[in-house]
This record gives sequence, C-alpha cells and structure tokens, in this order.
Amino acid sequence: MNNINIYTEKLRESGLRPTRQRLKICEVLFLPEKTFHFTINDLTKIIENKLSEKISLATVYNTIHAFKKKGYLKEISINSDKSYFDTNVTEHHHFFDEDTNELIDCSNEDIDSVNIKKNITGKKIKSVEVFIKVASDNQNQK
Amino acid sequence: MNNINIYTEKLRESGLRPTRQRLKICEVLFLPEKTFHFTINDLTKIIENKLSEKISLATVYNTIHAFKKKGYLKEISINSDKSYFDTNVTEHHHFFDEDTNELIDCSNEDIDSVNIKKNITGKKIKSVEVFIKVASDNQNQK
DNA sequence: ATTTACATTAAAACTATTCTAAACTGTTGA
DNA sequence: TCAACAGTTTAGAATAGTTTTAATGTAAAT
Repeated sequence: MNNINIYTEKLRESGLRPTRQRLKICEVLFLPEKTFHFTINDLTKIIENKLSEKISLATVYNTIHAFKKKGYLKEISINSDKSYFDTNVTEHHHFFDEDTNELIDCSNEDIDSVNIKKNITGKKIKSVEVFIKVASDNQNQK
Repeated sequence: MNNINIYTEKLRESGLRPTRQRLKICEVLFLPEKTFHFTINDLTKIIENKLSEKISLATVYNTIHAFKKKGYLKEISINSDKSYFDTNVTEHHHFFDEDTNELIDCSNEDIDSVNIKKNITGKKIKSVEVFIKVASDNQNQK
C-alpha cells in the first residue's frame, strides 16, 4: 500500500474527500519522517516549487484548517503576524531562538513533569506546554 | 505627587515625551491596581468610552509599541488573529480558558520551577513560561 | 450516467497593523 | 519669552494575512 493510498484512506475516514489537492498537501506535510513547523506561505511555496502543482491559496487555507480541526495539525502562536502550524500534534514543548526567530521542538522527556499548584474551579487541565526563549550568550538582552 | 506627575516622570526618564495622549494611555494601563490583558482594540474602546478622549489608532499603536520596547508592557501570543498585551511584565505563566477564550495569570509561585534537561548549544535561556489550557470538565474536547 | 453534495478557484472583501506626509506640540536654549 | 527643532499625532492610504463569495469542477451515491 503506497502513501497516496494511505492518505486517501485517512482522508476518507475523516469525512474529507481525497481530492488531488489534499493528497498533494498530505505528501508535503506527512511524508517527511521528521515533523516540522510551517506557515501557509511556506507551504504554498513548497507546493509550487517542489511539486509541479499550483494550488489556490484559498484551498491551502481550507485544507490546513480542515486538517487542524481533525487533529492532524496543531496551530502554534509564536508571534501574531502570521499563523504557524506544526505537524507534530503530540503535546510537547518549544524552544524559541530569539536570534534567528526559529522554533525548536522540545520533547516531553526533555522536561520534568510540570507541577501546578493552582487550579481553576470547575475547569480541567487540557494541556501543559512550556515555552523557552533562548538567545546567544554573548549578546545584549532583547 | 499625583499619578499624572509620576507618569510624566516615568515617560521622561524613558526618553518619551509626556504628551497628553501618552498620559491618558498610562492612566488606563497603569492606574488599575490589578494587572490585565488587552488588545489594541480593547484599549482604544476604553479610551473612547471611559475617558472623554479620542486618540488616533496610529498613536495607540505607536505608544503601545514604545511602551513594549521600554519593558512597560509584554506581548503575549494566544492566537494569531490579534496581538494581546499584558500589563504584568514579570515572567509568569498563563491559564487559557478554552470555553471563554480568557487568559488568566498564574504566578511563578503557583508552578514549581521547571526542570529542563535539554539545552541548545551556545544559547542561554532567557525565559521559561508555562501555558496551561483548561476547559469545562463536562464538555466535549475541542 | 445522473445527480448531489462537497471542493476548488480567482477575485473581492475584510481585518489587524503599518506607513505616510502634513499639522502639531514639548523642549531647548538664545 | 519665544523661536526653532525634533519628536508626536493624525487621518487616511497602504499592506499583509486571511476569509468570503459565487461560479465552476469533481468525488461518490443513486
């Protein structure tokens, strides 16, 4: 069973029609063995360059949102000028390199379980994520 | 020494001219004894409603960015459609209520110091902040 | 094969934010 | 005190990211 069939299956299971465009987007997002972060703009460029395919921007947006809703992607808020997405949908942490504006994954094993003493009445904790800002040692503060 | 004079002083110290508009914004942001979160839009509305003052949107943006640069405000990324600011500039954590989209402060004392086992070569940790998503117990997952 | 509901598309619309250029104002120092 | 300058405010234009629209296309059910 090749990858296209796997994606076709996965999409169908999720109630999403396996269209040509969605399959191409799956290839770009889920074929690489390493998870990664991207913006809609990044993704559009990858599709245009690497694949010989031109997918309408609206379709890219629609698809990414559909994938997010289904839990195949996670949205991350780094700063507010654009939306970043993560193909790693597990609960995990991030380093943010202030020098390069790069976001680096930090697995759950790299951080001891966070002990929260306070709780919000009537609310249950859904996720706990740590955001660590780093910068060059020898550089002036931001 | 009244508040206006304190703000005048603070602005001057920071190399910012104490203009009428900036003093009004200081009143709104720094007079309340409790820190709070806001968007530019929130702030503009508060100024228009509570104070009998109309400050140009561009000025609000300029001032908020100037205050942020000086360290009087902190920008928080909750989601990417707008920028949120926090008048609490200390390093601290947040609860995010998924039901109400409300952001709730969580002081450093409410969370045990986070133990990070991984580090990024050549980089120093600048801040560590925990983001805790909460939601009603009895409710379907997001 | 036909139908139907869902998808794609280009273009228009929208929203948050930044830029522009002219008018204005706090500050400095003569 | 007041002129002059640099910094500030302003309305409106511009921009960038994202969403909507409405027409066309396509997967899948009948």
